[in-house]
Amino acid sequence: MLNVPAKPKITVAVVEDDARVRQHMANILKRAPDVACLGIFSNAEDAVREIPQLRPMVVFMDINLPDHDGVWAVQQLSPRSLQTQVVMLTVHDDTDTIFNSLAAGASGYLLKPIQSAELLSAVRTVSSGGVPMTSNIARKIIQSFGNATTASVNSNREEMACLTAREREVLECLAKGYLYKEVAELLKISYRTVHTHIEHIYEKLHVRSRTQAVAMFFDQKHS
Amino acid sequence: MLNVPAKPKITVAVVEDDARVRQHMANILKRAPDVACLGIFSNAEDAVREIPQLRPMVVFMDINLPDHDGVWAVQQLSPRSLQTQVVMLTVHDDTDTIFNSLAAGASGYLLKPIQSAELLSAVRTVSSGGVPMTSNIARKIIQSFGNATTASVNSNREEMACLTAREREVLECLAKGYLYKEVAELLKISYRTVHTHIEHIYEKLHVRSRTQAVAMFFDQKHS
DNA sequence: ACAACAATCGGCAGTTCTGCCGACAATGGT
DNA sequence: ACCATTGTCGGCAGAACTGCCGATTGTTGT
Repeated sequence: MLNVPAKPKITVAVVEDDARVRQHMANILKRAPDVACLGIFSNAEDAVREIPQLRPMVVFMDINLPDHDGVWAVQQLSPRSLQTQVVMLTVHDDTDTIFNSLAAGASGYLLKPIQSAELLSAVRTVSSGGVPMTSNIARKIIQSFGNATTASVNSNREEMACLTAREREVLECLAKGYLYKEVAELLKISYRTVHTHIEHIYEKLHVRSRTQAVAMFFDQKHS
Repeated sequence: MLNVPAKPKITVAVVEDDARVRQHMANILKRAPDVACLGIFSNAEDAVREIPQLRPMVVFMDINLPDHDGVWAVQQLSPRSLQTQVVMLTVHDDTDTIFNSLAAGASGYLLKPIQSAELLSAVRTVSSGGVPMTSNIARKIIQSFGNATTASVNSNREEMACLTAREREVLECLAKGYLYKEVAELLKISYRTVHTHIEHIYEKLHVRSRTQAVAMFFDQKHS
């Protein structure tokens, strides 16, 4: 991160069947000065055949592929190119899929749609030995772990705890299905203030929509 | 005063008994402009007593401490400082130690010797809700997890009787916070079809918004 | 054969939400 | 006195959602 001259670029490959997403990722990676995208594949067969020759440091692997499962592709790749780190990139956040991927040798797990900053952060994280994953994914893993023994402390409950009383009031209204303007009426504040509270709630809970926040609210309530 | 967003520094504390390592980490953290190191401790007792007052966002906790186990320290700390994330920092990579640390409430697990980039990356990762750990650690967790547990995710009550199977699928996606376009990708159908299913769901459940439908979904699920 | 339904698509207007730029007053702690 | 936090507001652009007008293809039951 400091003044290190002549830093070799991080080599990357992408396996993704959706042309739109593929193009999107290519654009993001192309703009990064410290990243070199060696190849982009739309199916698992091509990827498994070509990637060992390209030897990228990082592979982003979609799970929904037309010919094979992304997990299958990881299993094929891992033994062959030991220096490659694989980051799964998918919409599935169920525990089974996550665990199968990681057990197959994946080094990270991110949920689509992925933001450009998130993607580049993942590239650098994984190339420096880290494990990029969203907080929700990590929480699933840790929670599953904690279930067997003691109480898991780092859960939704803790994220809820950092909400202020007013923010919790707003979130409860959202959980009942009220519109912004209805929340405003109920709490005797302006539409704009509801708006601001919700912005803060999203930031603190690391979510990007009302329904994600409500889902987390219910998870916490019934856990 | 406002033109520079006055980004608050990430506050950090370190618990580490080896003086050399302690100094090394202090130097690294001191050089980071966005990090403020509030305290460095050489034993667990001091750390457990002082850290709740300092309220750092991140604590790096060694496991080999002279007076107590680092896991013990985490257990003491977690209930008291809810906003603090703990990253274990140790030479032990055996499954039991990792397991116990995470169960005690740790948010991450890194192996010594730690590089400066790695340390700073971990600070930022954990302060933004992530979970720093090396890929080897993550794999160990996954593997040992795979032994004990089998997934039991699908507990769908068959109420919501009026909804068709497809509509319930869509509703479950909504309950996880997906956007229309994400549901479309997940179910391999078009945006417009998702739209139509949701119209039917709203009509059958007598609601007028996504969040109301999701609230009803959760009510049914947990009743 | 026909009706009813389920599942899949399209367009379009209007509403709602989200993100980002700001602001100000009150409070409490250092 | 100063700073951080909280709660309260405004505007605006773009994204997402909702509602309503359609449609075709199958399946199921009568």
